[in-house]
This record gives sequence, structure tokens and C-alpha cells, in this order.
Amino acid sequence: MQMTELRRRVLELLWDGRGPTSAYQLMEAIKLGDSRPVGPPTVYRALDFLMAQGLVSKIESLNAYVPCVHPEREHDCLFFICSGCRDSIELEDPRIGGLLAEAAAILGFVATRRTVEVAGMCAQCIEAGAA
Amino acid sequence: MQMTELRRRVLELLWDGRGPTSAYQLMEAIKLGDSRPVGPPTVYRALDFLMAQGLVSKIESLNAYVPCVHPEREHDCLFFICSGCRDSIELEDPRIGGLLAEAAAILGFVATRRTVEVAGMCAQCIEAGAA
DNA sequence: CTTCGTAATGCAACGTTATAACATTGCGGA
DNA sequence: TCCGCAATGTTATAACGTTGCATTACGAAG
Repeated sequence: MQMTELRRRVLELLWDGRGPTSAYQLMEAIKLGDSRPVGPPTVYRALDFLMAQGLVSKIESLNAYVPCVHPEREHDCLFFICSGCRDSIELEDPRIGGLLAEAAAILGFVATRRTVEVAGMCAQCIEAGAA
Repeated sequence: MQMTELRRRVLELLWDGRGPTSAYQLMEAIKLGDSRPVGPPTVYRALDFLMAQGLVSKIESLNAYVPCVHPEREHDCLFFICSGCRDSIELEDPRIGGLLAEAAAILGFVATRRTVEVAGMCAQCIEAGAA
């Protein structure tokens, strides 16, 4: 048993949402959207599942969640988070993963998860003159 | 007016603590240590100040705080966080900053803050057989 | 086609992290 | 002296996340 209605719904909401979405925003959207409201544990379980599948990532510095752009590939996500439009841009750069792996190797550290986030302002928001 | 008694106290507690320390742990330590208890805003304000000075970093994936190892230099912190001993190792690798700057430049993104965290297990904990 | 095991969800309560809004204190300079 | 501002105190509340246990749904073994 895997991709259920609820989990699909959460994933759709993440795709529809503009930018990183918090678990409580998802709860709210579910309550408003279809009928049946759900509690925090339900949403967090769905998110855990989706993250385990590599379909969703958590933006740690926002406590919010985004769909991954390349669910099919092994992903090594790298996020640029704009404080103007509140949206995030996901990139991939294998070189960063390489450097982190190298540093880990020197330390004898076995890595299981990575978080790489850059906060700032995107080109459009700068253009638009958001100070 | 700058480094006050309270702020110094918080910084000392971070240095004394083993590994990343949460704001509420700091509050607790202050309450136990000297006399006067403080509220959450006070601790968060002290942490904000210390982070602005580059003396402290927040580990976003733990919602906890650590003193920076090289407060004097421009720092581009990179953390390895061990799930065994709950401690973190701070490194510097200008090449990672370089790659992030390069990616930002391509996007036209102006970066103001970076978060690079690797979760996993450190050499000692692996040695000690922590599964 | 029933029974059983397990994955998934529902639900209530609680724990943890962080901020808002406003009052108070203390110290330096006009 | 009195004003102004940085820092802190205080209260309440918002936001994020988890524990523990009950219930439902569904597929496989008998």
C-alpha cells in the first residue's frame, strides 16, 4: 500500500501552492478544499511518506515543505529562498555534494541527509525594487 | 551599548554546552545557574544579537544554537551533525561558498544567509558501535 | 468468504519553538 | 535635569511538531 488519496492530495497542494508551504497551511487547505479536516499527525505522516519517496523536501530554515523538481533522479537539493516573493528555487549541483562528501570522508563522518539553503532575494524581486 | 552581562552569559552557556543547545535549554540553564529567570523573548533577543555579531550560528535542522569557531574571520559555516552524540562539527570550506555564489550569480539571486548542514554519524560514534 | 495481520488514518492531548505587544529600567548626552 | 534610546522584563499567544492509542481499510492465508 502506498500512494493514497490523502498523500496525493498533500502533494497536489504542494505543487499548487506558491512556494514553501507549512504543515499547518496544508491542514488549512485540506479543511477548506474537500470536506474532511485532518489533524497535525496525519499531515506530518503524509509529509514523512512523501519525503521518504523523495517527492518532497523540507526547507529547514522556514519549517515548510516543497515538492522536489526531479523526483525521478537521485536528488541533492539546493534551495534558494527569496524573502521577497517567499518562493524557493531548487537547483542541483553535484559538485556541492562532492565537496560535502569529501569533507565527510576526511572527518570519517557518514552522512545520511543534507540541507543546503541560501536565503536572499531573487532576480524578479530585485527588479521589482523590493528593498 | 553592546556585549552585556546577559549576552555574555548566553554565549558562555553555548560554549559550555555539549553540542547545539535550544533556546529553552538556555533559559533553563540561566534559571538554574545564577538567580534571575528570563523569558523566551530575552533569550531570543540575545541569540539574535550574537548571531548578528557572527558569534553564534543556528542549526536550522535542530532548532538549536552553537557558538562559531572562528568569530574573527568571515565565516561560511558548514555543520556536520551527529545523531549519536548530538554534537556538531563546524568546518569551513570556501569552495562551497564559491559554488553557491556562482549558482546565485547565474540566477541573479542576491544571497544574505547560508545554511549548510549534513546530518549523519561521526567517526567516534561509529567506532563506538552506535548503530 | 471469513479471519487475521498490517498499513493507514483519526483523534485528543501535549510538548517544543518562536514572536507580538507593551511596560520598565538604566545609562549617556543635550 | 530631562530626554532618548538600547536593553530587558512580562504576559500572552502563535506556530510547529509529537506521543499514544483507537479505528478503519485492505490484502492475503486459510
